[in-house]
Amino acid sequence: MSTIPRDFKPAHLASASAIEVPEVVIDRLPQYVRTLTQLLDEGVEVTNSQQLGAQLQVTPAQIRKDLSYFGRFGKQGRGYRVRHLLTELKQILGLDAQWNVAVVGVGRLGNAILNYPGFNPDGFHLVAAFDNNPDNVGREVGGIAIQPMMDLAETVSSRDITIAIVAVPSAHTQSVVDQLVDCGVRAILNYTPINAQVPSDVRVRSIDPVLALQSMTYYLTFQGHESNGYRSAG
Amino acid sequence: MSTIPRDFKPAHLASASAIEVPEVVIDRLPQYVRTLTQLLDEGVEVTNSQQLGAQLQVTPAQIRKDLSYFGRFGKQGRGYRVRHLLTELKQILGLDAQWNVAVVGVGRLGNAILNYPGFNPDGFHLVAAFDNNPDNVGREVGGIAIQPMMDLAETVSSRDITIAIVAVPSAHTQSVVDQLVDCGVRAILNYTPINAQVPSDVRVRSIDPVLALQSMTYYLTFQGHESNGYRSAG
DNA sequence: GACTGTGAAAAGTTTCACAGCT
DNA sequence: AGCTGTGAAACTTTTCACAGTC
Repeated sequence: MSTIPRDFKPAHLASASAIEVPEVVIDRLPQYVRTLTQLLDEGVEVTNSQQLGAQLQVTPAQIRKDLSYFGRFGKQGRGYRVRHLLTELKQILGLDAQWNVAVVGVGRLGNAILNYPGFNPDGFHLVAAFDNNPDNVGREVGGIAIQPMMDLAETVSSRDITIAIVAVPSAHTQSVVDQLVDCGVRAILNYTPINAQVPSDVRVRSIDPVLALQSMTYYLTFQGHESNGYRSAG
Repeated sequence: MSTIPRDFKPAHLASASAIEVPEVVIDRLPQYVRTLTQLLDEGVEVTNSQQLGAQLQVTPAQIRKDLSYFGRFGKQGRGYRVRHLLTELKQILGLDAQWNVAVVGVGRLGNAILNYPGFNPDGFHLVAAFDNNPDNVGREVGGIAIQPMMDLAETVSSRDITIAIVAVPSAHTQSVVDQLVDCGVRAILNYTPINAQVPSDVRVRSIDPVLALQSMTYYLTFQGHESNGYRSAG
């Protein structure tokens, strides 16, 4: 499931063996996918970097530059065919596949995640849930039976799980992440406020509302300053 | 509550009227705060950029450079006094104040947010909740009575609310954000997958697990490539 | 005429390396 | 001796501007 036949060929660089795409660019592609999906839903068939940029609050040049890392998807004088560009970007990101996801930790937060309807439409299938607490094991949440942590290795392998969502108490984060990595999980979405250490071939992204709030308060502190200034007392 | 007497004076630049601190730096400060808090809890009294960098997986030079935007907090040859640096950083970020926060949208997600115990210890007080649905209005969640949207302006003003968390259905995001901005809310934590437009003096941060997953799948797609490479078919 | 794709310039960010303080 | 604070260098990312194509 994680290996998909692919045939990317940026025409201008067809013989290079590996071109580095900046990580910031990869981080923006999902937003392009989302905007293109919205345009398609609205019946828009053709768009351009100007329009996409306006939607996403990004410069048109950046969109063109980002896309140029992967190929030439537009037509000069016309723009981009929405459906075509969307298909290409989804393929680049691996979103033409289904990804099986496990949730570890079924407390309040894990429960909310298992009931959240937003993952499936985007190709992420929550297929297993694990918890330590014997009171939870066996319960069914969002149509998934909670399993004991003991089953982790077996289930990750048999159900072809590549991605895990961690929603355990902070103190258990590193240990759970270690177990996931040992089982072969290669991407982790971490809902705990802990910086887990992983080998360099494993990806971690964190969902951390408190950090997000704490960086905004800086800008609220001196009222009336718009950009990030630093006012001296002098 | 959002105006706190302050007396920042980076000694080396005491007479400049506004020094721009890069936004990336501001985004890292809360992580420093978190790590310093952990060190303090462990009884560590003195640290240095080496140790902080190891914890945060950041270079020591970056930490020293980041801190240098705000002043000189360390002692050469010794390092940083944990408690002192923590106090300074919290003050810089405005975390020495209490921030009153409203939650808008009390569906499953809003419920989880209102019950999440992680905001309070960091000085973010959830003090009001709003919902459109008459079935919800009047219910109490996490000790807070849900109010109708009609009450928004009055309550934001009377309860000195500067920050809002938006957890409404996607279709309502922009309209809710507009209302919040009109009421004087200046920072918004957006849990919906919509790019809300706001005036430049209002801050928005998004919590978007699907985007996070979608950018990771890129790296899962070609197995065995560690950094972000782009494999050609040639 | 309109819009892409892209080298080159500009801007922003990180890292280096070392003077200077403790 | 050890570690900070910081200019300057190296590197990354964004923006510009225009040749080329539709």
